[in-house]
Amino acid sequence: MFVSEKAVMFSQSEENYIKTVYHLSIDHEGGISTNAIAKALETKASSVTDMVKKLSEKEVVIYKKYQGVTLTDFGKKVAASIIRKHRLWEVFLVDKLNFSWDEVHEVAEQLEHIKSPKLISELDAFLGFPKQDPHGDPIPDADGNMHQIEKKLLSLLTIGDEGVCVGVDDTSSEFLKFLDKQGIGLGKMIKVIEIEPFDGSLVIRIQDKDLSISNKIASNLYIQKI
Amino acid sequence: MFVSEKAVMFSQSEENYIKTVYHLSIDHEGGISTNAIAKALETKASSVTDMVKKLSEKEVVIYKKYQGVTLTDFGKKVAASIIRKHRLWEVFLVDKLNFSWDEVHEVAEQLEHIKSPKLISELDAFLGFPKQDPHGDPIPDADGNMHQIEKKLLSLLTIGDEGVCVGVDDTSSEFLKFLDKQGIGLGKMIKVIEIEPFDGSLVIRIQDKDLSISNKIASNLYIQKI
DNA sequence: TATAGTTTTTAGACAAGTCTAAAAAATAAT
DNA sequence: ATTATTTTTTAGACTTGTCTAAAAACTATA
Repeated sequence: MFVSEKAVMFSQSEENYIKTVYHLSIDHEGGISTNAIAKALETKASSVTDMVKKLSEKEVVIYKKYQGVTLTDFGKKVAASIIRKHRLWEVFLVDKLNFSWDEVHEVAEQLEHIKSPKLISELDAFLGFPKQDPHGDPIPDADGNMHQIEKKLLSLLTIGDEGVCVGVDDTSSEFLKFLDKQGIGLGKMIKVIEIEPFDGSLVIRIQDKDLSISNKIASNLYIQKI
Repeated sequence: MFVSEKAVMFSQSEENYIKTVYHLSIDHEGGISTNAIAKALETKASSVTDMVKKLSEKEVVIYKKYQGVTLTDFGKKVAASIIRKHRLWEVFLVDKLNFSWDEVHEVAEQLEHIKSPKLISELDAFLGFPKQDPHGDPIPDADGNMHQIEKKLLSLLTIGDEGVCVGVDDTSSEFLKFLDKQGIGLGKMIKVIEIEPFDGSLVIRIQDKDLSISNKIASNLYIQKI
């Protein structure tokens, strides 16, 4: 039987574009604008146009002038495999090498581009087939499938709601360090005690202590309600 | 006090050149020719000339036209740090991810370029501060020092000599697979039983069995005499 | 020591990826 | 519906690293 699994190789730069389009496509209907990609990658829109044309020829994205880009099914698979690598490496860094969750991103950005199927499948096994990365994000399996768990932004809950913290939206070092300082982290039980209508800030109970957090903080924390 | 530790960054390509010059400098007096570097890197001499000029400006090598290149002390430190990374990753792949010693090189070639001091120091600790890589080559410490153990090529021993196999010179997959097939590997006791004057082949005793190997094989195996 | 052969360098070109500046298209405002 | 504004694309240039072909420099030979 002739299997036409494309054995195309992508440069680091191409992989970064593919990954970015994938991330921008979540919670976004329709094509992603070149400007949005440029902003995310801290590059210029003209560079994006060039790259997007190339990726379009490689059948990774669908691109019509002035209409933004969307990933093809093939492109989604490629993106998932990059994200899988990124998140597995993050688990490795935290679980095995004593990195804290705010230190892993930069290194994982490099490690995700290493080409070796055996490396990734063995790493997966070595780590015990983890299902989430250190920020609570799901790790795609070898086929690119990932099961997003049921979760809600803390800022969308109402008084009395309770649940366990299962993820963060912002993964910047500043935000994660702030969470560490406040004792907020994955697996912690959180209950909404009070919501201030004026600024949307809220008082939450975590480990028997009440804590006031801004709406911005709350809208970067994911809770799995119980 | 003003410390002038150069915080220069090198591209993957530059790192590959530096590493190659280092390897070619072992057992070689004087400058390394651009041709030799070109051969080792499977590139063209003209490309080497260009790169060598650049590395010379960065004070990594000393280069005078038509006279080959030598690493500066700084260049040697850079080379040692790349080799340290390469060999630590090889240990990781074999000890933790079930790679065999003939599979590690290609992946380590990629991993050695990852930039993160913390990653390497933590990896070193995680692996238990190994002193040799899976082929018996020494792993430089964080300062670039490495202690080569006392060893001799098997082909240079005489009848009756005995010792433990501590390294291989050729690390190609073909050679290493051959060794696996013959039951030859690091840590194995080897005794020279017979030497055939005609072709330099020799009969060795390993694990109570006698084995005939060619001179070429013997000149790629390092023995630590007892 | 002049010449033949080899090695090394130079000169110019190319591909990938990026940028700036200007043109073209789409969107918004009057 | 026409102008104004913003977004996107094009055109041309630059950088890094590579190549080919030709020139220059070394080395060996007669």
